[in-house]
Amino acid sequence: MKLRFAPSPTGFLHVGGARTAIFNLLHARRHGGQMLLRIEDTDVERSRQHHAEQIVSSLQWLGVEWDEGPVYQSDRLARYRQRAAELVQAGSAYHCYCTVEELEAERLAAEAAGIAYRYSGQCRTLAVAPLNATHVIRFKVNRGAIDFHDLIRGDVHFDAELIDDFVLLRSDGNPTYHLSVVVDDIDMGITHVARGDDHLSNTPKHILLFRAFGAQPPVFAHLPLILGPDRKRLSKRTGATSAEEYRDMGIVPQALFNFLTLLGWSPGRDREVFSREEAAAMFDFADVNSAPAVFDVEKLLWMNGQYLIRMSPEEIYPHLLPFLPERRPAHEMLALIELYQKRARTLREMAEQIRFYFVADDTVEYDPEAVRKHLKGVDVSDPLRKLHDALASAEPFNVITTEAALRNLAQELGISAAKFIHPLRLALTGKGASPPVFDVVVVLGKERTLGRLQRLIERLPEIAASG
RNA sequence: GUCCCCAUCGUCUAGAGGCCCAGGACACCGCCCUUUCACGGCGGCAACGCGGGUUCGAAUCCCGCUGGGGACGCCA
Repeated sequence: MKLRFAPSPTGFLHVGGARTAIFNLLHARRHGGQMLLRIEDTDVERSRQHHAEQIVSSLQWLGVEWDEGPVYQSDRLARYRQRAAELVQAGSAYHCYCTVEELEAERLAAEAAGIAYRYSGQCRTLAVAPLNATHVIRFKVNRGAIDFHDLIRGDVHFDAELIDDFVLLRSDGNPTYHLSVVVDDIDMGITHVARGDDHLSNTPKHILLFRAFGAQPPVFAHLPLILGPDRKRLSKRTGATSAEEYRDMGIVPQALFNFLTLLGWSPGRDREVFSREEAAAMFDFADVNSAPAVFDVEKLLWMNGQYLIRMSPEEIYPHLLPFLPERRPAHEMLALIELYQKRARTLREMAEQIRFYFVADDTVEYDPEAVRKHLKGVDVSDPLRKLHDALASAEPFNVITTEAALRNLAQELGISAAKFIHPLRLALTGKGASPPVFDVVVVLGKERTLGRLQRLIERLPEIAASG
């Protein structure tokens, strides 16, 4: 068994493509088959090497592995020409001398008349070739029915009447998609073709080609499309469409993988969060939904949050690195991640939350809302000075001792501990919300904690004055 | 326009004739946990598009309608 993912390098890895790649991989892994990565770059106009490279690295990031490739179709042009020539030789294809202008005129005429355009086939019976012979090679589609079984769709039926003589080889000698896929799928021993639903109507053409080459067509599985919130094909207009954008948003690859897997497929029994290995063990094309699915970013964010909670700080760390303003010792970052991993839905959010840690002690910015709530209307300078001294004498400086110092002081002064906790949190993080303060205190360490508290005390008059 | 495909809560889905006056998840709304915020727990809101059949019985099977999507290139 051998499957393949065959993107064309005309842009970044689209989430739809990513899901196609994932389903191919899961099926291959489930059945001990092989996975091939093939870059379909026969459209010289639009293909770009850097896109191919981006796609490859996005797949690696996502964790979609392949056993063979990437192979580039642009390396196999001679092979496609040869196979096209064979078809002409055998009488299943012919040279067509119609110009693009002529064809365009026919198309327009058909459209004006309100009928579906199909190539007339007028070059089929040409006795002699015109002199200045630029031409394409077209496949001769004969009448008949084309039936096949699709793993997802079930039995599919097409009437060859509706298919016109499609182009195999362009006038520049490059193959069209139809030719190159079929030639490659045969040459590379592909047994299963899982691709987007938008290819369903191309499938009869491909089957005709497999037959013309005397080859057994592979098993097909057409995946439903992924829709945007507008219920149209996911597009830039309504949200992020590439795997890269989600990476830059701070989505962890495991989460995107898991989420994409659930789009159009369900392992049943209400299972939602599972590893790639678990997915591979449960996957079956027969369980893939045939209706298109709307991409719900909210649920992706939830899924990502679930992964951040379940991953170890060590696992999260390398993914978080690109979002951090500067490099700090790993053990410091791991301690911070542990405090924030269940409070952030994305890496970007986490980086934002821990930014207070990176700023200099005397540049912490205080959230106005939190200031209003905890520092206005009461003079806290004296109690805070006492808190400063109490914390200064906490030894060793840990969660137990610092919390005891604060609570004892509160009791002594007959003040609620909250009156200390909130201002302290504000002094340290500048925010009204954070992980438990004493955890923050410990992560910052004695020196920075005292420094930040001292600074808040100094700024108290100024804060009080500011309305 | 022609052809093809699809149809369960707002969204992702479970459901392969009785187990379903439809289950789970996201989102939303309460409550609990927590002197913050999250996480977590408990509860709530919310769907079988419509109309005909078939059957003792239909979300599940058939037909029609409606709605949605896709394809109609010397793009893939």
